[in-house]
Amino acid sequence: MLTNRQLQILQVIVDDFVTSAQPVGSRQISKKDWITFSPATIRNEMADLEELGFLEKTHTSSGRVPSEKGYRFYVDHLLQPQIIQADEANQIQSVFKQQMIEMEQLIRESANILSELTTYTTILLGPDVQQHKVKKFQIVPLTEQSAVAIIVTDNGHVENRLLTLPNGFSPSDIEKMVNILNDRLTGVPLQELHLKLEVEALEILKQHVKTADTVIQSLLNVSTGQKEGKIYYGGKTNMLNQPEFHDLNKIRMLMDLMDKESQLQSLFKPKDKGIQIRIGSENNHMAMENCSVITAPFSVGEEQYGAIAIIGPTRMDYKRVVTLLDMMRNGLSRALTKP
Amino acid sequence: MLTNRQLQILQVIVDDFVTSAQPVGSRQISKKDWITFSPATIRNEMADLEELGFLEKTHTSSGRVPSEKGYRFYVDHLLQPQIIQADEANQIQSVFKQQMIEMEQLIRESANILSELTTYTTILLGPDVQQHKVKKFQIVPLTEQSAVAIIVTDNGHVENRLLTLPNGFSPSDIEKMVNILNDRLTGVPLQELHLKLEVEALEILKQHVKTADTVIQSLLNVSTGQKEGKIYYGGKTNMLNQPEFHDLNKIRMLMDLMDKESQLQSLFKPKDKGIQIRIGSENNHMAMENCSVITAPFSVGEEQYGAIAIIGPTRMDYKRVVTLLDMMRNGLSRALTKP
DNA sequence: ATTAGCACTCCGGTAACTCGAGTGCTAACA
DNA sequence: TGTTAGCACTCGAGTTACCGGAGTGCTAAT
Repeated sequence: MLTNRQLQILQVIVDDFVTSAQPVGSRQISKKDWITFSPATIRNEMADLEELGFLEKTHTSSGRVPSEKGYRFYVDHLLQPQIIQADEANQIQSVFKQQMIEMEQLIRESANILSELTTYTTILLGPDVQQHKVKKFQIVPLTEQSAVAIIVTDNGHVENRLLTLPNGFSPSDIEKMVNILNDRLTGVPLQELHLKLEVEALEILKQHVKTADTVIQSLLNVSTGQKEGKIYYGGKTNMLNQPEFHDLNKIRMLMDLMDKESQLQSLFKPKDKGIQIRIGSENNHMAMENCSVITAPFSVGEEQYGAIAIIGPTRMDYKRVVTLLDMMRNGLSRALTKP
Repeated sequence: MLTNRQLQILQVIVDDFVTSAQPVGSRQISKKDWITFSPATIRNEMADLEELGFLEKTHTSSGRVPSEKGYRFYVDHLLQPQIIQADEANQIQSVFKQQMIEMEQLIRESANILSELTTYTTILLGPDVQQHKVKKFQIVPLTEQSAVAIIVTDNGHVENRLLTLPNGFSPSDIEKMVNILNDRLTGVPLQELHLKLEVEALEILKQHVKTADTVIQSLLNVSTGQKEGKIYYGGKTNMLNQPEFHDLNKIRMLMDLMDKESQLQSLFKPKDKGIQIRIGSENNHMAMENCSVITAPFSVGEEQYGAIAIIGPTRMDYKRVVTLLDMMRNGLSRALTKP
């Protein structure tokens, strides 16, 4: 177990390194006026902390830097929420005060403000569309051979896909088809749509509309389109300001990662209802070396809806980010639940 | 006017610099076996070319580098289309061969292949939605107070927006409203929708549905949503490989630029039907220093539809990019016109 | 148990030097 | 007169040597 003095020292080191990005030495620590013991003592303690794996040296005669284990201990035991400036809190609240109907807009602005306040990059995972249920199904013919299929979900999300119609597919055929589909599919979650279409609807449709199966084939793609929630970014270039990202390869890896939406989902989707912090290698991803991710889910009513994630260097201002993130997440949950 | 020899030299310099990224000296030029004159002669000619503004030196005793004017002259007079490897041509064709209905998918793949083949970054401007005409208008109620408004355009594009309904707005009200709107708005291009809604439809609606104006107010946003065509990227990180982008500030400016969709539109939208090359400062944008953009519009039927743009360093392999771009644009035009 | 003192290490910056590639000029040449 | 060989000169990039500062670890004194 760590002594009280060791805790103090670890805390100072993390707090200091977070703001300065420079290895912190014993002298510097002893300067803090609530530190009563001498540099030499501190050096001894630091040697112990290093042996325990909480600290690291960049080279033999440098100051100390927190290790991943050090950060982990810090966030688990030493993290005390920061008081957020009133004007910053207001900035967050202002997003929710403006009477906006459009969820997309709201989410975009949230992401931007958050990345502005934190100086890190925000990733906002939109709702998982797959869990929405079909509210209404529709086909709008465009020409003789083409039409648009539209699915409206109970949450107001709209999916659409182009269809090619077989020759001689009449408007009345469409009408029949739409009726059957609405009858059969209303209330079905999108993730089961594919199955339902293929297994149930197809049979019935064939009985009523002869060439229905070609249309259904095209239609099947509708359900396979957007696999998971949409992703919004804020402050993509913010990380370029962090000294740990002054390396081209690093930048490339991160940018590539951010373009691969599928990867992001698994990486940033939170596992439970609380705020989660993943430090460096805990992310299980090459590109996330020296990076930490803090995720916070938000919800609409009872359902989990989406998540905000902040990605920055492991040397991140955890206390600040956690508090900001929590404010934002509460705001979002409330704003989205109300209407 | 430039002598034949000067033309030869300019051409060699551009071609060489494009591949090596190194200033090219007289000795190096004289090594080409179709160059018959000596380094000394070449030095003289280069001095002249520099005086004329086609070449530059990076420092007093370095080889020469093409100036913007040099590139401009090169693309205007010295550019001869390159023969593209059969397998590369096939790669492009393969995108169009697969029987894909989905335009979005097609565009995405095009962008990716193009950036892979060129090693530069591809930007694909989707169709300008504002010119589409309303085909069908619909409102799907979700709850007592909310509904989704959907507009399908003649090209199969779907716009949608959430609405809040005033208290006591009945299904029959919705039906009336939809009928009126379909009656009035079908065939109206999206860009005029706002106006038509406000001026014409509002009056008539108020006569039939008492609380229509609140709904219309929300509805007005539908038309102001997506201002212009969607943007697709390919090979965003490709430019990090180019030595001229080994500078953090440069990278940041470019990334910021790419995130500002509105800026992109004006920057990359081609002015006429042909392929256009804009070199460095011709782009009128800070971030585009040392960058060239080649744009090629593609069309569906007679209408101009969208555009492909390739962005790379001024030291770009123009002849290759132009040929590839032309192939891709023809392919796209054809693929999109057919169905 | 704590701390002052001291020798030692390592990084970062700077100055001096070298090497190679390239130029511009002059004079010789066809 | 246009072309070329020769040569002195310039500049950048890379290498080495050096210095100062910040920091450590250890020992001995408190």
